[in-house]
Amino acid sequence: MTEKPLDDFFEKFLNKESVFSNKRILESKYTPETVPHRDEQIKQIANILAPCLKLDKPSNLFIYGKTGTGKTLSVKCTTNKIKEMADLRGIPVCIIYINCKLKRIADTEYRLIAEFAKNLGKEIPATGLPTQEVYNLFYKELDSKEQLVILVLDEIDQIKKAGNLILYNLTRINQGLQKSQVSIIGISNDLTFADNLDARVKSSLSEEELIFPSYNAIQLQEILRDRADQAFRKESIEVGVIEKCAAYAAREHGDARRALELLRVAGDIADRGGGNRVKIEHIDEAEFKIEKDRVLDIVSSQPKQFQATLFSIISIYSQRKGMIFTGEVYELYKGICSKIGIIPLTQRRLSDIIAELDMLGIITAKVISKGRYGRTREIDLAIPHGTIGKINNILLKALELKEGD
DNA sequence: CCTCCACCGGAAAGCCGGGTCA
DNA sequence: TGACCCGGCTTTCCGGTGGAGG
Repeated sequence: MTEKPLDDFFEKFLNKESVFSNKRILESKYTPETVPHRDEQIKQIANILAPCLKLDKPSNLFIYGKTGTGKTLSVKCTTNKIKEMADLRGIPVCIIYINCKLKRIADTEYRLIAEFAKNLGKEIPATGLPTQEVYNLFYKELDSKEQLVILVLDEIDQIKKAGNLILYNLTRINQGLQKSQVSIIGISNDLTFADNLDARVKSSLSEEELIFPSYNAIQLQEILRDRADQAFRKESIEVGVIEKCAAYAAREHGDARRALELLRVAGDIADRGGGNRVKIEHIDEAEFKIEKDRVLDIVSSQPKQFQATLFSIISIYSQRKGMIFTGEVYELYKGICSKIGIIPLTQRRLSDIIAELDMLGIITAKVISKGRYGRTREIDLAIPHGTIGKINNILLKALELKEGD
């Protein structure tokens, strides 16, 4: 055992220059000073919210736009500024930002309201109380002093059922308050979100509406270049890399977050490969890696029943090509359950699991009719081919199965 | 044109594990 | 301690249905 090779390795590692000069700039939690191509939207948000500096209640605002179009960033930018101004002048404005997507934090009625109260400085037990009681505590805390509260509900479409009820309660909140006033800003990725909303909720929630259009490839390029200039060392990006990154992201719907992630991962790959420049091929690799990591992550964190279901699907898939239907998946799944000693779920439930796997983007499941031969889901794997083997291994291990079914 | 398959998918209810409160 | 609450997962029940084949 000689230590030389390791010494060399670390030596090299230390001497080698990274393509990054400041990688943090590309990370998703980084909040830039300005939001390019969103001046118009920011101005409008500012316009709508401005009255709060005079302690007048601003209109409720609803913002639509697909992922990575700068909604959250723009709102945060504006509200931060307002908060700053208000604090400077001693105006009692309170801004509460909550992301409704956070699992186990703010994705149900109880938890959301509890989270609001917590932000106002009132701790509420994570469970146990009647929901009405949580509301009462929240209202009381809210009305304990004169103030103007702006509730920002990000990814509002993620609230599990009863979303209607929550929003209904929130929109009429002002009626029960003596001292304080509340405005709501809702942010949604889903452009159809308001369609299935109670008419009363809809009209009061969207007193003002704002739509964030997707970025096009040119705009994405500018955004990327702007950040890349700060994040990478000079001359460490080959010509065409930015363009390709932007093109990839624009191909979907102009998701800037995705584009930045792509660039960052490509930089990592370049670093690891020992080169000192980010090349165009690195973008392809990065795309593959991101997708692979995502799928691997999901698959290994899924409950056993999901894994068994997916395993059944992959087994059928690898035995023969062609369409896979719910019925046959269920048959195989039952066999697997008895083999690994878990109690099989009903077909009704399995049907839901298949639908959920579809939502996760691991499979595609489309309801079709085979005429005389009934209605069912047509299932197909949606994972990159190169990773199927690896996923199968993960599943085998997770289910404690031996090779060969 | 009608039938009838093999499921889909909504509704309701049960169970369980997390918790509070008096 | 027992009554009660929430939320996630699951079962039970059951009406609904697109379209190939008769």
